[in-house]
Amino acid sequence: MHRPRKEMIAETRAKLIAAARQAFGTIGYAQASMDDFTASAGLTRGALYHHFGDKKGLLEAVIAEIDAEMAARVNEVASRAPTRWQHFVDECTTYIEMALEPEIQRIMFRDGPAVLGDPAQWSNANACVGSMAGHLSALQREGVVVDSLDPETTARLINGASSQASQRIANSNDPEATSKMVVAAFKQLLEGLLSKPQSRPS
Amino acid sequence: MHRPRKEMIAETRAKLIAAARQAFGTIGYAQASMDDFTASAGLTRGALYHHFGDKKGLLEAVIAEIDAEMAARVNEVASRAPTRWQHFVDECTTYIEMALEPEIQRIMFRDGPAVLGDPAQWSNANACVGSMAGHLSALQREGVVVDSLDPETTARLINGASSQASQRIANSNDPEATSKMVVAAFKQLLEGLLSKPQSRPS
DNA sequence: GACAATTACATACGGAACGTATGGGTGTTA
DNA sequence: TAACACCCATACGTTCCGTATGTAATTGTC
Repeated sequence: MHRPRKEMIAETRAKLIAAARQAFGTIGYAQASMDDFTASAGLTRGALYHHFGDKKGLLEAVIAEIDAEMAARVNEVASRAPTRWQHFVDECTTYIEMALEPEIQRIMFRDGPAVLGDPAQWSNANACVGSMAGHLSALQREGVVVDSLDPETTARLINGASSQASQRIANSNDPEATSKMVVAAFKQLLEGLLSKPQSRPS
Repeated sequence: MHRPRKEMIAETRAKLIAAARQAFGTIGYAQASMDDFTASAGLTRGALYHHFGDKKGLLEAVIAEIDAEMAARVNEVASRAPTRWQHFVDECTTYIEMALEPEIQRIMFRDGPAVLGDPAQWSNANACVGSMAGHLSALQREGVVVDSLDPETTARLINGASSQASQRIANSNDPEATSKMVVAAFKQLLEGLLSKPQSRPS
């Protein structure tokens, strides 16, 4: 009883991505031996080169998967906010919380940029920033945010601050306390975007 | 006529650092062959391992050198500002301008964090952030900046936004125009730190 | 339903890069 | 001047990557 071939192929691809994600997220991209983590998936480098071209190609696939997960989680959490500005703020803080996970930090914020270059140029992984930029331009149309700013540029800057925020929390020896400090400073920066001093949801 | 030995040693160290800096800044840390760039300095890997332990140790030395240069340049430029807040803003924008250089981008913002981990943990390279944090706390004492924020945390967040700002400018196909957009968005974020709407120097 | 052609992967090979162990040569010190 | 310490080069083994090749299984065609 043979399963259809498409499924077998998709399964090996998924196994390779999962094994690579595990290795990249723990020991890091450079330290991850292709022989080792392909073997842990019951395969060899032959399969890897066939499906992904090279090690970088596999990293791109891993990043695309993580990016999609992050975007889904962000939207899921933030969609419950009452106002659009609150939605936007929740989006940012959720992003920070996700970036606390070592796997995401390592792959998305360290090894990814080092190996693949500027994340803004990644063709397959811009979901989070795109969503943030969309909300920013909507907020501009509503007059909440100063309208002289370019949305995507602003989203990128916030993104950079977020990643630093996460790193600071993650490397702290008192994560609870520093988390409050970091989020406070972060929200303070965000308020610079507001066009007028107005009532702010807590 | 033999020079004293200390000078010879310092010279080989400097030559290794310079060669490594050139290689790391152009082709990147991972692609830089130790055999190649030591040979370009008229040396071999023996000298490298003797003085720096390993490739990472040499990268640390390169980073320390660049960090010192950056701190000197930032202070040099920003010290001419009339007000302390303006001084702080100039410090940030100068930082962004410096980060436009490919060598600094690559070594300080990409390969450095990927190889050595969170820059906040670097023992030898915190001059810029330290200076910014110092100015922030002074501004807090003067009532210009909201005093509920932790200075170093805030400086780190700004630092993250700065590096994204630089990357965006550097990778743009119209650097002049995007530079204006990026700096505008950046300054807008900074104004979130001000305790009250007050007269802002242009 | 046989046979050709393509696909999916494993295996084998060569080369590059790293780390260590070792050795030679030069300056310093007694 | 003789022993010593240090600076650096050389030699070697190992690990890892990329390509080239091989093989079994599947698909397409008549």
